[in-house]
Amino acid sequence: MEDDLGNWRRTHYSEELNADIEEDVTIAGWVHEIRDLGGVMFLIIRDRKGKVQVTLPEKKVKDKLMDKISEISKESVLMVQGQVKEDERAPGGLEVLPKEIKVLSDAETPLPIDVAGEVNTELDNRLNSRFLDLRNPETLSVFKIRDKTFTEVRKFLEKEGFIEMTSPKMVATATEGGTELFPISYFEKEAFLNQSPQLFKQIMMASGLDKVYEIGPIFRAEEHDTRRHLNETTSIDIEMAFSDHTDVMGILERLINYVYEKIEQECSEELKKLDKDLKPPELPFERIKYDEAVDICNKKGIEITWGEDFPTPGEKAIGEEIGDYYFIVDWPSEIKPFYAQPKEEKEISKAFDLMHPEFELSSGAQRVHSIELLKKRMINQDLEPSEFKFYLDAFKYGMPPHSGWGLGAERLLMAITGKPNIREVVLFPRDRKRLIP
RNA sequence: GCCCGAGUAGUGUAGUGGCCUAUCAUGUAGCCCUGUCGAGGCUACGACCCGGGUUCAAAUCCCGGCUCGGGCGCCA
Repeated sequence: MEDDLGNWRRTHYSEELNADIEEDVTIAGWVHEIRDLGGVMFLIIRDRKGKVQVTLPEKKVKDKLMDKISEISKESVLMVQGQVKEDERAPGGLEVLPKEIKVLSDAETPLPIDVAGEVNTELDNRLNSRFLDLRNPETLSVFKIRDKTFTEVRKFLEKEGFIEMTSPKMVATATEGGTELFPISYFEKEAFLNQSPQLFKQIMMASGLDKVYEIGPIFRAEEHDTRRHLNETTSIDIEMAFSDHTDVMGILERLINYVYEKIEQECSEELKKLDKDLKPPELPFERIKYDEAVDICNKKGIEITWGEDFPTPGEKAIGEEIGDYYFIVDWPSEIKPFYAQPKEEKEISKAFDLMHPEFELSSGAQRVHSIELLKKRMINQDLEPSEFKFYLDAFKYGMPPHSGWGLGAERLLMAITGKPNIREVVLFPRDRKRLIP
């Protein structure tokens, strides 16, 4: 029989309890462990912030309460009202002696995954029961860090004078190319899920907002099947007027450094649970030219001809050589999108990639702001300028030079948490095979 | 999409032709125990992905399917 919440409310999280609290407290959470020693019973109650022991000495607790609790199953939801008591025999030196307990929800047994984390459950099973997986303090740590990361990214960009914007996720055709799109039905029209906010944040550069950023979902219909790709992911995008690529590279490296510092300082408990030793990367990040990167690959036996993008083994080879975050600059124009500004030597562009030793994190560039050059580059890349009218119009009536980048939020979180699989840092990942839950 | 590998109790595993009536841990259920903290002790429960084939004999070998993992490609 499950109890009614009634007028009970949580007065304290586990972490907030201390021996100086004289009045009765009400704690709320899940039964993490049950240890029945016969004459005394211990319940470990877990909430978002930690765990606390509830001690039930048989002689001091009402029979009715004892009977009720002796039938409890792990992971059931409880509220406990009682006295906080200091006792060095209790884990953490504190325990709660209950006067009343409400069983708000009985948990079925057995559980589909091991929540306590003593037996490692495979990711696939964990994702099928993500709500239970989150009850594992290690998994929870990943998502507390994720939350903190987004908070700090926003703080940093706000401090730098950026304005948060939101672009549409449902679009007609005409995106910047380079990837497959998911088609959707939009009343009588065909539409797509947007691959990035690129075109929209550039349009805002003609609005006078000067510095904008967006954190939001992007969709790619590629049939990739790797540990570092998803079909729905989160991008952190900025666009900045009156700037060139070197300006936004500076913002990017300082942002990464700042987020690392903040996580290191304010998520030390979470990092410890993940067994991750986080060191902010030193500023400035190394900048290597595309040509140098090609040389490194060739030296290491990965053959690349000029004008090709780096294959996965190439990225790893360069990462091994550098050992920390680095930029690749001076990319051939032909392998960068139409909106990347060419340098005076036209075959080189003002585009850059930010690399982690194991994967790409971000790419950006100074953008083309001349409408004539834009049209020319579109045609070169087999795109039809007339389909981009909504975008090109923004370049007609005063468009300042501008630059920006897009940063893969999940890639950043992989780097911070040290998780080898991108699915670990997304609550409900969407990949080639998974659409549920 | 290509290549490689794997599917054994709820979870994680051992077992690679007969010693399998299938190992161990965890879990679940029950009993004992007044200070546990990965509690302990005793007892019980629970599994060979599906379909076909080879063989006297298949968890084990072969074929097909399904599912999962890794690498690559594509892509960020």
